[in-house]
Amino acid sequence: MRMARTQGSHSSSTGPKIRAAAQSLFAQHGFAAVSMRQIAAQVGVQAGALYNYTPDKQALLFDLMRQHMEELLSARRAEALAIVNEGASHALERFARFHIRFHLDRPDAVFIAYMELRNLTEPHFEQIETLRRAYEQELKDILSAGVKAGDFVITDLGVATRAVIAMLTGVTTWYNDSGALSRAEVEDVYWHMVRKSVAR
Amino acid sequence: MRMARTQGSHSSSTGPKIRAAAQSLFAQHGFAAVSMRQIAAQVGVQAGALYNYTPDKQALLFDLMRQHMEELLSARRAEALAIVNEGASHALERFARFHIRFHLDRPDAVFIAYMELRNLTEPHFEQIETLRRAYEQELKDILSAGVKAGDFVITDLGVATRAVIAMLTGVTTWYNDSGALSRAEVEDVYWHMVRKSVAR
DNA sequence: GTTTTTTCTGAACAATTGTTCAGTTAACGT
DNA sequence: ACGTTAACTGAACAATTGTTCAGAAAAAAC
Repeated sequence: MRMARTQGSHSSSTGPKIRAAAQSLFAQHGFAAVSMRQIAAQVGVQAGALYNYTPDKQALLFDLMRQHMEELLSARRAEALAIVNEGASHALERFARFHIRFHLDRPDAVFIAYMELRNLTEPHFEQIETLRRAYEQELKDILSAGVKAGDFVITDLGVATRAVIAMLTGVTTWYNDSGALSRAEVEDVYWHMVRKSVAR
Repeated sequence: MRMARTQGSHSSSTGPKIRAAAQSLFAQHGFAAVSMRQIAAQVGVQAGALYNYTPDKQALLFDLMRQHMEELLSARRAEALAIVNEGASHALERFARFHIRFHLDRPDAVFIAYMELRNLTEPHFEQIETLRRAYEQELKDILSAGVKAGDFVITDLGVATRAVIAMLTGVTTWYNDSGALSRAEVEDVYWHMVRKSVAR
């Protein structure tokens, strides 16, 4: 007895399931170490069925990274636009807290975004890099305004921007929900350090 | 005509060549994406010959990471032991400058150490983690002493330790020798930010 | 109830993977 | 000069890889 379409299978649910499975597996084992058959198995489908939803494995990775970066950028801009004409210090605090919150909510997506850049073929890599630079620019603008207003003292604006982001993103490598500190406490600790690092 | 041992081939040079090729390729493409045949090709040898120098691919990765971490730890301790009874602020400056210098000198090894942890099988992973924690402890001790002496103000010692290391290590993701800043300048910029981040 | 369309299976494909090993050759010891 | 040993080749292995596709079955349309 041959089976082709199993009971209760729907395109509308399989698509997201594939992305979720790929995200989880890529984050755990890395893009190159995960096979299409592993992804299919986690979805409950044969490997061939995946190709109804993605042209190839590479596109699966690219879509995950692009979606993550666009979500990051638009979430940030939504928050930045809601507040206008606040001081540089408050703007920096908002950015720091936003960055930590956003990243702690998406450990898998963050992991992939930082670890699998080299597995992107052109022109995919360049597209992701553009989005990353745009996000970086958001922080750079805040720091620049703070320096101009005399609130911050910064030796090199580019280095400071990357240093702050690296420091904040580092939280994802150790934070655990069952640990000693709550997310709010972690936000506070990082914000205090960021504030001082660019202080006069 | 069959060839077995090609002219000028020596065990004493092939071993290091294999490690160098593996390090370079793992850093470029990732452990899982590199085949034993690619490594062999870069050495100028057939794939089977690699197994005179490593029991398997996993051991190749582990040896690279262990060597890197032990080098990091012993280099740090050599410098720390040379200086005794200096103030916490000077000790922190030494640590920051050492960390940047050491990491900028070994971009490939650093990349592998941070990206390929998940490809280590037990008990290899635990061994590398132990070394990483020991290095982290070096910084933690400095920060702790500075707090006790009243030089530093730190909300959470563990978080601050990881935050500083994350910030410093971030330099490897963007620094380029042909860029605008010299290594000495980069050291200065990072040191100023680290100093302020834990200041009163 | 019949046709059409969507969604999936299952098998197949050439290529590549890590690893082993018998045999071959160069270098070394004597 | 000769035998020994260390270093490497080249072929082979079973398993797995990404991807394709004809056919089957469920769902949707009529």
